[in-house]
Amino acid sequence: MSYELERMGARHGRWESRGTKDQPVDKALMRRAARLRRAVEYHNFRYYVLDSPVISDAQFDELFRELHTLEAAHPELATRDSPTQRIGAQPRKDFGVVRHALPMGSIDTAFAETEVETWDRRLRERLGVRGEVAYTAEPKFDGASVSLRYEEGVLAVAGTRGDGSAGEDVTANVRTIRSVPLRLQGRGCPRVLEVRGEVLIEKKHFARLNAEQAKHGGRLFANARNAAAGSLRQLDPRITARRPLAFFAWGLGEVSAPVADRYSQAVRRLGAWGFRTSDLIATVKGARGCLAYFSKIAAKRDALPFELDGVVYKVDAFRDRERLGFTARAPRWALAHKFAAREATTIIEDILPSVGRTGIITPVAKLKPVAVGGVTVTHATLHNQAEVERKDVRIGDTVLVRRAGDVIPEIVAPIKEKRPRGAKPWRMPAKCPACGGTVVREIGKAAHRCMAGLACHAQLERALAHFASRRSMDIEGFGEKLVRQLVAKHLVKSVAGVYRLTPRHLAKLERLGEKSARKLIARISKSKQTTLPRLLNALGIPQVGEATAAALAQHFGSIDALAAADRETLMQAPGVGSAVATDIHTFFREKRNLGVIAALLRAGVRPAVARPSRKSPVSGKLFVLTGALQSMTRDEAKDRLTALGATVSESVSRRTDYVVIGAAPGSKAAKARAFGVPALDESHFLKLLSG
DNA sequence: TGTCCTCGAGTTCC
DNA sequence: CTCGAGGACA
Repeated sequence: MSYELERMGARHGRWESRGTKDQPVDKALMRRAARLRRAVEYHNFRYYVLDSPVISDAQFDELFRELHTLEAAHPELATRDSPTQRIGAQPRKDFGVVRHALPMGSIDTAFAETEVETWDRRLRERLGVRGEVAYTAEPKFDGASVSLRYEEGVLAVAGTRGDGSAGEDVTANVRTIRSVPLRLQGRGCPRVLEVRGEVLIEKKHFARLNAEQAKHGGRLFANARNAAAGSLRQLDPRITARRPLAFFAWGLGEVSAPVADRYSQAVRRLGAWGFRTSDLIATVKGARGCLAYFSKIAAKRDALPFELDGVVYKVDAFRDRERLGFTARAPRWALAHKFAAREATTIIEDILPSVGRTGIITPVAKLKPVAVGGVTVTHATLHNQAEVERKDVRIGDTVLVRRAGDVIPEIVAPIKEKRPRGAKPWRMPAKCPACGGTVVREIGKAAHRCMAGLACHAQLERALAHFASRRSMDIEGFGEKLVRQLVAKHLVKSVAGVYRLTPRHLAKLERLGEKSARKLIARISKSKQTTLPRLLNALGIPQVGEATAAALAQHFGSIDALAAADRETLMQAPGVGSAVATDIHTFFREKRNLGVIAALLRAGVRPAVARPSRKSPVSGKLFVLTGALQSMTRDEAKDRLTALGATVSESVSRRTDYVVIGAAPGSKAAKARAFGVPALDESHFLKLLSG
């Protein structure tokens, strides 16, 4: 059954004002209205709090409509806590202020296990207990905290956390959240009851919300938390009503009478009164229990429907909480144990144009170092000028940073409120930042490009590094540092120059002794025994990468045949269309390029055509690799597969035959599942390799 | 002509 | 991993 919040929200769109005139009311009608109210409320609760409806959507619709019709005909029957009244208020100009009777403070944060142990030890000392303290452990939802005040069992006021002592009055918006009871169920609730909890958006609803925002040209939310907080701060509650918000209770504020002796009991009572509480709340013993809980939740984190930023430990017994009291900042009886942040804010110190091997200039943001997902991030790509404009990021901006797929740093969005005055939009420089050459943006293209070619030292450096790289000529030790020196000292002017290097040349370089120089020369020499696909990839023909190089090698068999081919012939090769054919053709008409190739061959570069070694069950199959393998690197796996006549691709599609899943797989594993592509673990993969 | 799929190119950090 | 763009195909 689907979780159709929007559809239900739309049903509530009409609002009837309530009659004020006192008039005799038909007792039977009154009873009927009360019964309907209870029924609608109950089914709302089954649906939004328990997530286990007992009637169909259509049946619910019928109940709701009957109540609505009845109240419309007899306005005096409609009560303030009626489920028809969730969306009542008109848009307003601003929010009122809510003072919190008990402050909504923050809690102390720990990242390391030792911090949790220290907290537990101090706490035991203060309480003077020998054994282990009973804690509750619960997920720390990443949403917006609110406090709901119930008077005589009816929702009276809802406020955001604000500065802790006072927040904004968001009552009208909170009333639209279906998992917030407008009237408490059962009996025995105190006259005044403040419930604290988190307003959230489920991950999948967030994705859909953003997709819809994009479709209607609305602005996108950076993450589920921002979407929840933003939805809560809508001036028009009708908009909030359409947002898929949920509420989870996790604590109490002011209460006119004690609710329980222990927090774990209080949580159960909150559930009985109609609140949604996390089903992951557990009681644990001591620091040991806390840490075990932490690992369990951390392992489940991605599979959970809501975003978490950690877990919270709380002393279970309220009496002990009182004895522990508060520090200046936070209660001593609670601790937030956070996961390494996946998102963080930092400042763009500069936007640097970086020149690639083809001359494409990419803006890269230099960031004030910040910890994200367990590493310190200092740079993030902005891809191109258009992307900089779309995201509207400027030097000096405070930005939200995340690690895409938990790996590559990505700038999500600027926080415009924090933009320094006078920050101007960034523009691509008109001259190449490396060589001063002309920068051109071709019509209809996204990229800017330095036109100087290999005369541009940045391009020459990158071209050499690419030539020597593992999947090209594979010259170990021929790295960035070395390349930069070789270019700066004019020792190498083209990729062919690599094979003209002598020990005497290398002696001119810094930090390279005689012994390592000899080693390097030997490695360079060894790289001459290569394969045609590698050589073609190494040359850096525009639009020819690893896959196309392999296809061309297969199809033409030799570099001479390829160089002699006209456009028509080139287009016969798989994956080569008119654009790629033109680029290849142009490359081989260029005198300089032919000179480089001739020089390479003269120097003794011998490209062999790799041929599938033997019949294998994997030949002709399309593989995708993800995660780390134990017995070999991914590159080795790729080589072995290709040698057996299989194709290895980077992205999963319906055509993929097998996905090999190693340790810590990325998003490809999930995609493979979605497409129903068979997954192989390492042992099965090895079996397949060995036939 | 539009859509889906692939590839190329650039980028980050350990 | 992301974006852009070319290729294949309907």
